[in-house]
Amino acid sequence: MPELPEVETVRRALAPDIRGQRIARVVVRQPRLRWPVSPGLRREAPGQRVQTVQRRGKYLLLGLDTGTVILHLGMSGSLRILNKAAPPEPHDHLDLCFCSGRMLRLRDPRRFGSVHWTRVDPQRHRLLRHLGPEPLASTFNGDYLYHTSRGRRLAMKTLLMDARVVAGIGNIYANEALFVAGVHPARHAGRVSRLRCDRLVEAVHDVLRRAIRAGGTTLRDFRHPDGAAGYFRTDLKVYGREGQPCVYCGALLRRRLLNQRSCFYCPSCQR
DNA sequence: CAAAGGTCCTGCTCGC
DNA sequence: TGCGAGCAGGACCTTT
Repeated sequence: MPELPEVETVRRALAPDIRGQRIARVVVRQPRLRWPVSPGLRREAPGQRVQTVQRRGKYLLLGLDTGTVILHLGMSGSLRILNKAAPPEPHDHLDLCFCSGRMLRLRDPRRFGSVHWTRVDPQRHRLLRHLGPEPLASTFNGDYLYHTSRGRRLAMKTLLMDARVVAGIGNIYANEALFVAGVHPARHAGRVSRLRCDRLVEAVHDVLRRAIRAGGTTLRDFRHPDGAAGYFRTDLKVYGREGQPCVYCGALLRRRLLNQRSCFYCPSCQR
């Protein structure tokens, strides 16, 4: 579910509420997520304050005094702030309880998310170490995309969704950016021209920035930590719109599978 | 029933 | 034949 704009939305909503809060205890009801919840979290986090709330790709990083909590929401994860203790509902796997009585609660029905604790530089953690540039950083530019894609025969959409190439672009925003740039999702990455790499990067920037401004995309269950929905869904131009007319040319949008992922595009505008 | 927004890992294929 | 790189598919799990 949550791609970069959704995680950034969560980060912004969370930061003012938990920054400076001291952790009283960590409650783990279900340690078996995508990977086991780091046992060190329960032992070491209590007594520490949340110093920073950052994001790297789709990962949320809570910087404590002596280490970092690394959170990934997978496909169905969500975080809520509770002002006082409330009984957990099904799939509420983990709570960070603060001394103030407030708590941060992780729910994740599908359990594709994960929670890690590391005492060393989180950027060196095995899950973050190989991530490519942030898509909104200046290092992700047309020059970079052009050179990274040369000689590669995989679909451009698949390349855009490869976190080692660029971090945080998932299925929805890859589809949207390709449409805005007029690049066919199945086009071999190595056969996209320099000019079109420039356009594609610009489209990624544009789509992600607008999605963050709208508070992310709520398709079914994505929610802000206060329960609000994201509004980018109404701005989606191709995702989930097969059979509807292209907003540019009126041709009917199509859907197909590419590496097991749904792919939405305009057969006329995207080449 | 198939498919759903993620992504690590395994194993196949290809080219050198 | 052997090796590494690149790539596709499987796996994880629950809900609709």
